[in-house]
Amino acid sequence: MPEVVVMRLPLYLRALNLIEDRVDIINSQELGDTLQLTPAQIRKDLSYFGKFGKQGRGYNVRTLIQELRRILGLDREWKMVLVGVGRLGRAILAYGRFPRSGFVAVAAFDADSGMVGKKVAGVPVLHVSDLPAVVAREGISIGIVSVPPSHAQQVIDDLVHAGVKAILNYAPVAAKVPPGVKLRDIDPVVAAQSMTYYLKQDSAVEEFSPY
Amino acid sequence: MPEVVVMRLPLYLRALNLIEDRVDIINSQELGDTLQLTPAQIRKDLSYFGKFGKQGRGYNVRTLIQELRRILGLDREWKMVLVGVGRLGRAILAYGRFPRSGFVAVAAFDADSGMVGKKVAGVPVLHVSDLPAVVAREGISIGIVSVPPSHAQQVIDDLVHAGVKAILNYAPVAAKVPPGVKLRDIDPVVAAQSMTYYLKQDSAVEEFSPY
DNA sequence: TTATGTGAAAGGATTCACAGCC
DNA sequence: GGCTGTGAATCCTTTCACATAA
Repeated sequence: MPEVVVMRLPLYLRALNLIEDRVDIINSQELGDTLQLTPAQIRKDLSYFGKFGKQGRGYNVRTLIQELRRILGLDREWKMVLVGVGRLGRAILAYGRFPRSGFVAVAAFDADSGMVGKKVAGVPVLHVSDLPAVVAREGISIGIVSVPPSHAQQVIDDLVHAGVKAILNYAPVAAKVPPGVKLRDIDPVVAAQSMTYYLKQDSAVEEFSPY
Repeated sequence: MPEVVVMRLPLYLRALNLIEDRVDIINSQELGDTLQLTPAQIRKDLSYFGKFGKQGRGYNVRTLIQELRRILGLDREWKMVLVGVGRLGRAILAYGRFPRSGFVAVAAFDADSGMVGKKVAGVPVLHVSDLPAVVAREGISIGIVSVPPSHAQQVIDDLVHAGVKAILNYAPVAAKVPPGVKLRDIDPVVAAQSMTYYLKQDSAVEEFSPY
């Protein structure tokens, strides 16, 4: 299964959720319009997983949502741990969309600071030395990393060693994980830096210069 | 110029910055190891923009950093505005890596709330009605969107109309921008949802099942 | 008639492999 | 000898276009 396809499915789901109570049926043309993708791509993507549409009609929005949730494994709750309860970590714990999407942080960890023993957004903050035990006991497979760059790889190694199989990395480093462990980086600075390329001087000159 | 290439350059830059004061020369093999990319890809990517290496040696780290900064338009400061000074917006304004990377928020905007007139992380919060004037006066080309999904497209339209050419969108919507305007989405929930696909049941079964 | 699902074709991106230079 | 820069080859992704079904 191509990974690019898997990465688009959450976008389909997000778009469908937003229209669920206004639209019953949608076709690949209309969904493509909202997502800025071609209808063919949407049909091809979905066809990897089954036949969810009706010819001459389109896709039932409610049904397609259910199917996508099932395919993505979102028809259950996922427990997460977060490591690094600095300003960024606290903001992530307070970010309401995770719990609303079925991702529940059950514990947060920090190396020391006055944070240990407190609660942030209802999540208890423990010392990192407790990480392996908690991950094992609670059967946790997702970790969020929000520690300084200098500590990120070590923390990721610790998470992997404890049994975590998916890592959402907010630290601005190119981390290494073994095969079988998934990693997604969140770096808004990198995102911004990939746009300035098109902004430097007049973008029209950059893009359409005949020289 | 392939967009995937442009999107990798900030990753090269980030990795090089981290080793700058420990390493003078790096070759494509070593840089590939740290970034989990093939040496050929790194050489090919760089070759789109010029010849920065020395045969038999590799790349001078300091020089390559300078070249990448120049290519990406990062050899200057970029002014930004942020729209949506809720909890997420305030966290973004407080995120220290933007200013440290040359991205300076000069103003933030909100629709009403008690925020207007205050400062967040040193950034004045103004009413959204002032947005066009500020963007024009300050010559701002980058906007950050952290409003609720229901208002995101309208805010993005307003930013584009005001003259912004690049948008970092934290709202969980598939926004539309006209040609010539760049858009990057930051959605950690989408990132997490694209990992659960590999977690559901035993990932080994998913990936290596012979049936 | 309309829109899906899908092989086939086209288009892009990555990797290979080696000439050329340090 | 070692590593870059780069055409050629391979691999992967997207789009086309149409048979098929509602």
